[in-house]
Amino acid sequence: MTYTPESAAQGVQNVIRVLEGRWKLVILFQLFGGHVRRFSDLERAIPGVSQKMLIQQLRQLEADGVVARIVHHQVPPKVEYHLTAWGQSLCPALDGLLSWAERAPSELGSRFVAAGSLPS
Amino acid sequence: MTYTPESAAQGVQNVIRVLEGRWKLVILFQLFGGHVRRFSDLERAIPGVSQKMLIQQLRQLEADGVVARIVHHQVPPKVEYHLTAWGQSLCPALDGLLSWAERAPSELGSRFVAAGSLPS
DNA sequence: TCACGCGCTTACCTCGGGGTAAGTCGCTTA
DNA sequence: TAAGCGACTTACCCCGAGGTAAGCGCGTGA
Repeated sequence: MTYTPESAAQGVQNVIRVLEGRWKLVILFQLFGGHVRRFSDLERAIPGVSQKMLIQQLRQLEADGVVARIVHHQVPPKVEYHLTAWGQSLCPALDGLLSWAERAPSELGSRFVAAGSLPS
Repeated sequence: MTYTPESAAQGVQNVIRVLEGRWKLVILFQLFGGHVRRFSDLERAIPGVSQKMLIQQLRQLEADGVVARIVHHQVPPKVEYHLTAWGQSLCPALDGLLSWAERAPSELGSRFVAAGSLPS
């Protein structure tokens, strides 16, 4: 596939539109590796997120074909979320962005150093 | 370098913060390939952008170390913009995003098909 | 003397993403 | 009979990204 400057910019914009949103990346990285999580699991795993925001971002990711939703008809309700195959395949692309950030010239300061909490 | 889910999300967010902005990707793709463009060149090449926006996005990209600015002290003024080496190296990473988008399942419709103008 | 080109800068407004707080629904358990 | 769990939904507010329109400073050509 070949791109003009305009169509390439468009294409990347489309991808960014999927990823931009205060909580989407955090959700994605919770789900990478084939994890399946309930709504309440995510709520607990992502400190600071509200139910409204969590649902909204999940719905958008679902509409974009990145995450999938499984409803178990029970009471109390149980809903599980996981990545689609295509969603999983985002991982290497994001890795590309991360390694670009790692190559940032040092005079930019700590702007690109991901706040390091020690590996769990 | 190793990441936790949180720090990886953070790292990608940092990159996205650099790229998100109505006109930044369009500017980047005008500059990819080592092109050097004057302010007024960019203004003409990017239909719809206002001077305020163009300057703002350029300044942010400059602050983030992605583009560089050369001022020629003349009258009328002449200022040129081009990518830094690090900025150029963004290209393959963005390609990764584009090819991910190309692999989008067809049931998502045209959401990920970059609006195709024919190659110039 | 006056307008013009170039690269900005400033003031002002609009719209929507994201935040908080509270409500809902259906079943179950004390 | 009342409280609670889990997954949402709704109403309301706020702030900042981005848009429009106009002004500025300097030297040159008409």
